Amino acid sequence: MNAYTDFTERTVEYNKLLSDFKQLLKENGLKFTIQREVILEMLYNSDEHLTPEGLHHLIQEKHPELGTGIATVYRTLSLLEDSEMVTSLSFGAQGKKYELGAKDHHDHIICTSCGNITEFVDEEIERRQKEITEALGFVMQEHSMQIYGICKNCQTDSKK
Amino acid sequence: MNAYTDFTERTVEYNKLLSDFKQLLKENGLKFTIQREVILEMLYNSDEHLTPEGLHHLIQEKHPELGTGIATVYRTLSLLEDSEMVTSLSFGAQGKKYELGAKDHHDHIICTSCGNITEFVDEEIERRQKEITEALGFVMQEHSMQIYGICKNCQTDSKK
DNA sequence: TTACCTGCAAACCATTTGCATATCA
DNA sequence: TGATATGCAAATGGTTTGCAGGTAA
Repeated sequence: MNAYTDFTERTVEYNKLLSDFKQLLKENGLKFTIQREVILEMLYNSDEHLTPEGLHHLIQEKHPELGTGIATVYRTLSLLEDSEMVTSLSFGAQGKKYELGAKDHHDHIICTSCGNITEFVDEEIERRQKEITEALGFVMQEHSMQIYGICKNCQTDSKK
Repeated sequence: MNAYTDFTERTVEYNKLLSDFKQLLKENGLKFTIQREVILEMLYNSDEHLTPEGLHHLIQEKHPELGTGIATVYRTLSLLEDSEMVTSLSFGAQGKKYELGAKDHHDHIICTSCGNITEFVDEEIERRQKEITEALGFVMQEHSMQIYGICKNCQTDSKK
C-alpha cells in the first residue's frame, strides 16, 4: 500500500464515518454542527486515544476560531459513546480516554514509561474468554484486557 | 475443609497480614492506629471489592465509636496500595475499587446487572499474554483483564 | 515529648448541568 | 420560526490537602 492508496482509503473511511454520524443525528432529530464535525475529525486524525481535555486542547489549537467549550466536547463524546461510535477506556489513572470505533474489538498494551498505547488482538485469548465466561455461567457482553509494560523505545532510552 | 479448619486458616492468614502491615509501618516510621487496623480488617472480611466510600460506610456501621473520616480511609488505602498490600481496580464507571493482595494474580468477570465481581485465573490466557508482550517487544510489568456480562442469578431474575 | 495521625472543612479536578444566547433545519 | 446546540459559569461528586488538636512510641 503506497501513500496515495492509503490517503484514498482513509478518505473513504472518514467519509463513511461522517455520513454514519450525520445519519445518526438525523435519526434522533439532532443537529449537525461544526463543533460536532470537528470533534469527530480530531478523533479520527489523532493517535486514537484521547482524554476529553486533550481533545479540547487539540481543537483549540487547530480551530481556535470556534472557541469550542469543554462542555461541548464532553457532550459530544457521550453522544458518540452512546451510539457506539467511540469507546472509552478507563485505565489505572483517573479520567477516561476515548477512541473511535467500537466495532473492531482489540486489546491494549500500555507503556508505563511513555504512556503510549498499542493495540492488538489475539484469537486464542478471545476464544478462551468465551469459554471461561460460559463455564462461569455468565452471558458475555464485552471484555477488555490491558497489559502494562515498557515498550521497545523506552527500554533503549533507559540504557543511554 | 470444615468450618473450624477454615476459621483457623483465615485467622492465621489475617494475623500474617496484620503483622506484615505493622512491619511495614515500623519500617517507615509510621504509626499503628485503630483506624488503620479497622480498615485492614474490613478489607479482609468484606467481599474484597470495595469503593473508598463503601468501605467508609462499612466502618461507620461496625465501629461508629471511632468516627473514622473518609480522608483517613483514602489516606490508608493509598498507603496500602503504595506498599502493594492492596490493588485498585478501575472499571468503566468512575471511582476505583480496592481489594487485598496484589500477590496472587487473577482476572475479573463483572456482572453489568448487579455489579458483582467474580475472580478467576486461566493459565492459557496468562501464557498467551506473555507471548504477545514479548512479540510486541515489551517487557511485561502487569496486566489485567475484565469480562462484562450477566451472571447466572441476574439471568434468572430477568425471566421472572 | 515529639513526630505522626486524625477529623473537619476547604480545596481540587474532572465531569455535568442550568441558562441565556446562537444556530441548524 | 422553533427546536436543538453552544459557551459560560455554577454545581456536582469523588478525592486530596491544610490545619489545629489528638495519639502512638
